[in-house]
Amino acid sequence: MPHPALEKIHHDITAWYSANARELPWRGSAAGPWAVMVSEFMLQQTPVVRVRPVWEAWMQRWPTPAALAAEPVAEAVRAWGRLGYPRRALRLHAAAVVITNEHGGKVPGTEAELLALPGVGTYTAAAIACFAFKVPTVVVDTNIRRVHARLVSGKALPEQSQNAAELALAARLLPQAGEGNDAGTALANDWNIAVMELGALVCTARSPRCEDCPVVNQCAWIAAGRPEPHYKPKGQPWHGTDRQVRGAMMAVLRHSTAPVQRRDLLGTVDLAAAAAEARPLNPAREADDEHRAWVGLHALDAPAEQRERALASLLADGLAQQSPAGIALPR
DNA sequence: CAACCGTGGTT
DNA sequence: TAACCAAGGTT
Repeated sequence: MPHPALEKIHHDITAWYSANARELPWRGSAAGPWAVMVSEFMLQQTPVVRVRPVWEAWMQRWPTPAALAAEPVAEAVRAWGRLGYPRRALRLHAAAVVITNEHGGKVPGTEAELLALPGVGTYTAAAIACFAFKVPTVVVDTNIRRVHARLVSGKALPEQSQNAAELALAARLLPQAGEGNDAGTALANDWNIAVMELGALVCTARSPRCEDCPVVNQCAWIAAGRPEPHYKPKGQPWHGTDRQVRGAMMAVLRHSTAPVQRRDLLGTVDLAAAAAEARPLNPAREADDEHRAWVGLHALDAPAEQRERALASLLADGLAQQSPAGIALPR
C-alpha cells in the first residue's frame, strides 16, 4: 500500500519537473535510443552545457551505431574534442561496433544487455533502459543520491561511495510500476528524470536553491537545520599529475594530422627554443589549435620520467598507437 | 575497492 | 584563487 507522504513527494517533484525541465535534444520523443546512449556517455562526469554542442555534431555525423562503427576510432577521439576522459570515446566506438555486429545495429533495451557493452556501467545501463525504453528501473546517479540524502536521510551529502542502503532507499522511493499498471510505469520513469533534474538545478552540491525547491517543506535536511557534511570531500588534484600530461599529449595528437615523433611528444626538445619559435596565437584559425596544443604540452614542467609514464599509459589504454612513422591516434 | 582517468565552469 | 564539482566506468 503506497504511503501518502511518499505519494505527495512523487507528485510535487514530477509536477516541478513538468514546469521546469530543461529542453535537451536527447530528451523527448524525437530522441531514439542511440541519441540517449550517446548523451549518457558524454554526460559521465561532464556538465550538460559542454556536452550539448559536441552531442549535436556527433549525432549529425553518426546518426546510427553502424555509422560510427564504420569509422576509425581516431575519428571518434577527434570528434570527442575537449569533453575530457577520452577513453569514453574509445568505449562508445567499441560499443557501437558490438551493437552493429551483435545486435543488428539496434541499441539493446535490457539492462543486462546494456551492461555488457563497453563503457556501460550500472548507472548508464539503467538510464538508457529508463529514458530510451521506458523500463521502470531504479536509476541512481550523483544527483539522485544527493537528493535522497537530503530529502530522506537528512544529510548534507550522500556517502562517499554508493552503498547497498542507498540502492535500497532508491528502490523504496521508486513509484510502483509493473504489468497492467501503465500509470505507475509512466510515473516511475518521470520520477527518475525528475529527481535527477531537481538535483542538477535546485538541490545542487554546494549552494542548493532551497527557496526554489518543491519539497522543501518535506526535506529532512532542512528539518534538521541543514547540518554540515559529515566528511570532507576528497579533492581531485590536477597540476603536476600524470593526467595533466596525458591531457596535453592528447591535445597534440587530436590536432595532428601526421604521426608525431616520440621525442617531440615527450617534449624533450629544447623548451626555450620552442617558446622562441612560438608565434602569436590566432584563435580564429584552425591551425592555431594545433599550435596551442603544442605550446600547452611544452609549457608543462613535468619531469622526463613522468612524460614517459604518461605516454606509456596512453599507449596501454589504446588512446595512442605507435608505428614506424611515429605516434598517432588509434585506427 | 580506492585510485585513476580530462576539462572547464563555479564558488 | 584554490578548491570544488560534474547524468561514472574500470581496474
